[in-house]
Formats: sequence, C-alpha cells, structure tokens
Amino acid sequence: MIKEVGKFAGQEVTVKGWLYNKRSSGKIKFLILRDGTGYLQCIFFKGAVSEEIFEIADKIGQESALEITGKVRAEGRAPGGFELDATNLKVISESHEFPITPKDHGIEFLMDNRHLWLRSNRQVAILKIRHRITKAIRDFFDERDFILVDTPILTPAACEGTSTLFETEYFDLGKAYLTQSGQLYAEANAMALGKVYNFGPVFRAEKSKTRRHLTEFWMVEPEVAFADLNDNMNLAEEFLEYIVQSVLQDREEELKVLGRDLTMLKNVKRPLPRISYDEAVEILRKNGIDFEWGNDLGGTDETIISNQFDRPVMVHRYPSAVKAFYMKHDPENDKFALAVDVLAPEGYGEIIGGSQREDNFDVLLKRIEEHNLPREAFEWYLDLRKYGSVPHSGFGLGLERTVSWICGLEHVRESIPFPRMIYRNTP
RNA sequence: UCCGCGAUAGCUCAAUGGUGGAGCAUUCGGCUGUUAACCGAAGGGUUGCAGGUUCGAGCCCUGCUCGCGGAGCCA
Repeated sequence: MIKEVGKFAGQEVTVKGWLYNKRSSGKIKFLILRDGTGYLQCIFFKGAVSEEIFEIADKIGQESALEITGKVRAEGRAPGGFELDATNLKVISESHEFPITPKDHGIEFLMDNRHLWLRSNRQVAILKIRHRITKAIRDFFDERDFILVDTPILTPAACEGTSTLFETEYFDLGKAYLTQSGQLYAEANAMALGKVYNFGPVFRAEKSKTRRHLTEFWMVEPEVAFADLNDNMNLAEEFLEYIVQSVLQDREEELKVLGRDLTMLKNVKRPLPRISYDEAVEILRKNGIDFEWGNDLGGTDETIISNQFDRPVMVHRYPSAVKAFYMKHDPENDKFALAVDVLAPEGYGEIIGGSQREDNFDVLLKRIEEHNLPREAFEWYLDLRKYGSVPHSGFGLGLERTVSWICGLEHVRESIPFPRMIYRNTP
C-alpha cells in the first residue's frame, strides 16, 4: 500500500495502482500513482530503465492500471515525502482519454461521470471521512451497550404520515412503501432490549430540490427505554462530540484536502447550547425576521439561529402542531411537543431530529385519530403502550448532512458515492 | 410545484445581428526535477430540439427538453 511506502525507504518495492497524473521533461518522467491509500510519484530516468519501458511510460494514459517496481527514497520535493526511482513498469490494463482531466469540469458532467469522479483526491477524501463518521456512530453506540437492530425497508404504511413515500406493488397484499424512518420499529426493539439503534437507508419521495436533500439517504436512529427528553439531549450532544472529535483525530489530512476550516469543528464539545422554540423565535425577531409563532423553522431561519452560536445548537419544545403524532406533549404546556432538533453551525441546518415518545395508550390513540391515520396499521404500535409502557426517547441523525457539514461541502450530492436526487438516479 | 439563470469542440469557456475562437484533453515534435509542468504543431463543430423574425441568427422572439441556483417540504 502506498501509505506504508515510507517504511521501505532504501528498499526496492512493487506498487500497484492507477496513473493519477503524468509529467515529463525530456529524459525524465514523473508518473503519479494512486491506490486509494495515497499518492506516489515515480521517477523514470532515461537510462535507468530500458528503452521499451521508457517508451511505455511515455504513452500510457491517465487511470491506466500499473505495477511499478523501484527503490523508495525520501524526497522533500515529492508530495508525501517519498518517491520511487522506478526500475520496472508493468501495464495491467491501459486507459485512454479518461474523461475527468485535472482541469475544471461542470457539475453536470461530473455527476454524469460520478462512477469515475469518485477517483479524484477530493472524492476519496470525502468517502474516507464518511467512513470514519459511520465507524464513530457504530463505536459510540456499541461502547454504550446499545444493540444494533435492523428495521424493515418495505413497510405497509407511512411511519409518520407526513412525508411523501415511494410506493410499490407488494404481491397480493396491495401497496407497500419504502420506509422514511425505522423509528417505530426501533421503539418495539427498545422495549425488548432497552437501548437500541438502527442504521440504514431511508427514502423520501418529496420533490425537494435543494443542496440539503436526497431522495435516498442514511439515517441512524437510537431509541432508549426509560429516557426522557433531557436524557435524549444529553445523548445527542455526547454523540455529536464523539463523531466530530473522532474525525478530527483520524482524518485531519483529508479535511485539509477539502480545505476545511477546523475552528468550528474543534468547538464541538459538551455542553451544547440548548434553547427553546420560544427563545429561537425571539432570536429570529431580533434579527428582523417577521416570524409567526407556531410555524416550523425554515432553512434560512435555521441558519440565522445557528449563526448565533459557535457550535451546534439544540432547539427543544416545538409547537406540537408542526411535529409528528407520536411525540409526547410537554406536561407543563400542552401546546409544545417534547421534541428536539440539533442545528449544525455554518448554515448546514438540521442534522438531528428527536423527541420523547408518547407512552400513554389513550393519548396516542387520540393523536392517531386526530392525524387521520388508519388505526389498523398502528395496532402493533399501540400494543407497545398496552404491555408495560415506559417513557422512552430517541432521535435520528442524517448521515449525509453530517458528512456535508463536517467536510464543509456545498451540496449533499458529494457526501454519498451515488446520490439519488429528484432529477437524477444515474449512474 | 413555484421563481430565477443557463445549454457553443471530449471538458471549461469566449465570440457588437455580418467568415465560430482559446485553454485543457487527444496525436506528433522539444526539454534530466516536474508540482493542474512548460514550449511548438496538428486534428477536432448540424452552436440542446422545433418553429419564427431578418438580406443574413450562436446572438432577437415563441414552444419544448435537459441542467443549475433558490423557495416550499424535510434529515
């Protein structure tokens, strides 16, 4: 692997990879090889290699698959600090006229060639950070005795009854829908296991066309029995700190490739500021926004609020009218739901949405009726309130928005290898 | 769904209503330390599609298609 090449200084090694870029100056050629772990400049001097190999090194195109043998040498001028004095070159397979050149390209072209664009150093850096975030998510919950539960992707009815879902035929049973959240099923699992999380793809058929939306994205949803809203917020802030600090520790080089300013990320330490919806409305009005009490916060509202803080901010106790049916109302004021959203700094918006769930059978049944949801579809969910109901809470974190925020991306489409968007489902 | 902007060489972009160009990529030549290398040369075009105005349309008008940015909805 190229990232380990420094351990072999002075020795002859053979490296396999793809030709990232090539420069030449008469009798000397510089071939930059990449293998996914790093980049290695390989030097071909005329005379040091055979005429035949020198000729091949001259002809091969960008992204040709190569096997290069040579001696590792520390070299300050080379990116990475080491380079290879090549003695041999084997072409595994040739590549000609690779579409993505080192020069500028437009977004349409890059998205059409997403399968090839992934090879660029920027995309490689993003994918590595995405992986580190995924690993941090799993480590965090695993270390705290949460059990990973996998919830169904095909569901018989809308989970929350709010968003538009993708629909499909399900044999003789009628319509089925792609899940928008595993939460309801996670609640059932939490009643079995205490502390659980699910982590998988979810689907939204809304015709959202913004830099923050995908139709298919990944969400992690912890659910905890015997936990109230406050416990939920404690968990959320510890979770975010863990994720961000893990990435800072292990992926600083990749963040540098992306040109990410790290100051805001370094601030992500407990405690995170907590404000109520009422306080959020006050902030908006102080900033000259004519905000009507009772509305949900829009994208620009979220940016204004998050700009008041140097780290993510938790907004809790939203008007129950704008939130989902399963959220417990505040016993001190029925107008509010015991909900919490976490807004990322720098305008990245809502990355976490959570709540304490309604645990009373009669109240939940009333909510289902008020929202005109079919009771039959929720009988099993109501059962959870019938057989040993307990206060419980959880939240969902959108992976792509988190990746975008940590990486400082302009658009979520770069945060996942093959984004699915309203006007694009290829490649 | 609504508002705004755009579509010219493989890619990124120029071109006053009057003979469509440049850089990169490709091919050929030059250069023994390049950093998106550089220098010289060559090939490369139904200007998104359909119609209209005009002596003449890449440019003006209408419709369509596709894309981009934003709003709403949401994570």
